[in-house]
Amino acid sequence: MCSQVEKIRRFNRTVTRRTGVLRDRFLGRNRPLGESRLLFEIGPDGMEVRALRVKLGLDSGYVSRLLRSLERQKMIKLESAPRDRRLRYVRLTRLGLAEYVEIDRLSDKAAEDILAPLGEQHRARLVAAMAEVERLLMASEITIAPEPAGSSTAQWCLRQYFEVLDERFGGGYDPADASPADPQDLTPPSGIFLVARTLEGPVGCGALKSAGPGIGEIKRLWVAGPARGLGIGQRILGALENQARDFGLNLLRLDTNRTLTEAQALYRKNGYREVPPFNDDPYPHHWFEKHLG
Amino acid sequence: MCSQVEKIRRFNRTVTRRTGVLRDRFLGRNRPLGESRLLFEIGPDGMEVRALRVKLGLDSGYVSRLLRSLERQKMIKLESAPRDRRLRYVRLTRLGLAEYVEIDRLSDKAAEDILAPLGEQHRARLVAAMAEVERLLMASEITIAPEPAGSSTAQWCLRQYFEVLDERFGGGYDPADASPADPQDLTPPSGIFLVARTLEGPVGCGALKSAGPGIGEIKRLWVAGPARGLGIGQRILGALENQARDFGLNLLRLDTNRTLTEAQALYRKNGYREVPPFNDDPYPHHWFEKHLG
DNA sequence: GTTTTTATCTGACTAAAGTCAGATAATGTG
DNA sequence: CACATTATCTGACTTTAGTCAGATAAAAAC
Repeated sequence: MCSQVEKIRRFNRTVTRRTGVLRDRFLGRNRPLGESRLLFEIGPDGMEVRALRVKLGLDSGYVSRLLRSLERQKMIKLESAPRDRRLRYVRLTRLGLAEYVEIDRLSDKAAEDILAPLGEQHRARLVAAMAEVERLLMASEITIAPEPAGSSTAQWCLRQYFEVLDERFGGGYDPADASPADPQDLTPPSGIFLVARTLEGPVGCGALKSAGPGIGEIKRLWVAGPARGLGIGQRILGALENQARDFGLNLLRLDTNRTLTEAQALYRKNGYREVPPFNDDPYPHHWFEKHLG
Repeated sequence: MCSQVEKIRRFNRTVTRRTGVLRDRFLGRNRPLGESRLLFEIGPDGMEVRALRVKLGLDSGYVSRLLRSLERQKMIKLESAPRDRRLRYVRLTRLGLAEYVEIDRLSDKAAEDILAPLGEQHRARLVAAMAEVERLLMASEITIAPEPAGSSTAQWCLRQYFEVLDERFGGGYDPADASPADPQDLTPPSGIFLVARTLEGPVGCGALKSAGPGIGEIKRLWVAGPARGLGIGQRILGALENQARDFGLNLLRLDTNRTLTEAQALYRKNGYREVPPFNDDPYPHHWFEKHLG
């Protein structure tokens, strides 16, 4: 562990030096860094000023001043949003768009300069390792938190989940045929709905529902495709088990379809044992349970 | 290539966000970032002010002012160096050392916080990928440039090279027994000595020496242990071949010992063909040559 | 022994980055 | 309709980070 920490710190030193260069793409454009960042963030499609402020985490007065300056340089146009005339919508002018394109080009060039001295094989290795670091850093940023099961976020996760099932199961999947898990079943104190999210948005979910005295059922365990293989399912399952303990449950059950092999492996790895069917739903082929310690 | 660039830019975005957190270890210490950086760079052993200035690349007046401020906070002591009373030596006080230790602890903690949410396997993968990225970024920073063959840097490289040979060859290696390559042989226009270096220092070398009209000989090809496997030998060899072309040579020769299998692979990969012995040195077992196009 | 160079220090200055307290106008709430 | 809230804007202010032109003292070069 100590040596791992040491390696992360070494990585950090090297990478900040190198990617500092990438950041400097914003410099040397005859304009303070803050203004360039703003310009680049506005992008070709324009943006509400408020969204810009939130995204960059800046003071409203400060943003206003920066926009004023970019406006004087004829890089942007500000217009009131029609639906709410307090809101301002900012858009790049032709000149501003040209500047955006140029910054984008310099960014590409900075990235190419990193690859240029390397041979083809080493390039591929570097890019692959970078992708791996990025995925795992993303994984380490994920937080798992309760979410009202009726919220739009929860509903979005469930739609994703159902889509996966519909695609995986031989004959498709219709939630109406399966045993229900209504929002009220997934609400404390009898149940809960958890969402795993990065700063970008939700990447997984899982639910716990009561199934009789002292018994809980795990449902709706889903991890977004690009986020698989990062131990997120494992973490959601662990969080659900902790919740179950807090609810005073001592037995957890779940069922699953034979096509969901990763899920089965996950359950077995976490101490779930296969048991005879405890329901007669049309979709599951395997039923598991685990006694909580 | 386009997709590789895109991946580097994605990596950059994620990593700067995440390692920005690491950088912020210096913040929240009730002290501007510049002062904290200086304090941390001074370190437990103290440092000459000049070295500090060079290392951080700061203006001398600015450094002086920062030091004055840290002195007022009783974090550092300044003393004149005995050997040259113009030089100032800066040292942490007990209080400064405590602050250093605290910053160090926070750095460790920031790194641990990245690892904490991950399982053991994913931790290992992240650290390994980080090490790979770091090594390859280092490789991409390497520059290859001519160096006077008599310089202390060149001599240092040669000592490293001889040590490797002494270790690898069954019966040891004594440069006195081998065919010589004196500094004047490795000096333009008849020869050249190239050094590959990172910002940290030299990590490889290679030499070209005249061996008759139109013929050159590659000698002293060395890559430092930790820098192997990054294509550096390949790049040095390529640079030597370009030099040879510039010198108007049309045939390159080299010899090598049977224990240096990576080197042999490198030569074959680059179009060198094994030929009968062209010398009777005691150490080589294989002789190669290549016609320059 | 004079001149030049080097290392540091000081004072004066600037630009960038950001904070804070209102002002203003539009919108939402009871 | 009164009142609170929201989004933006403006002016006044501060801190941080850094540059530049000498001043000074020690050391090196001639």
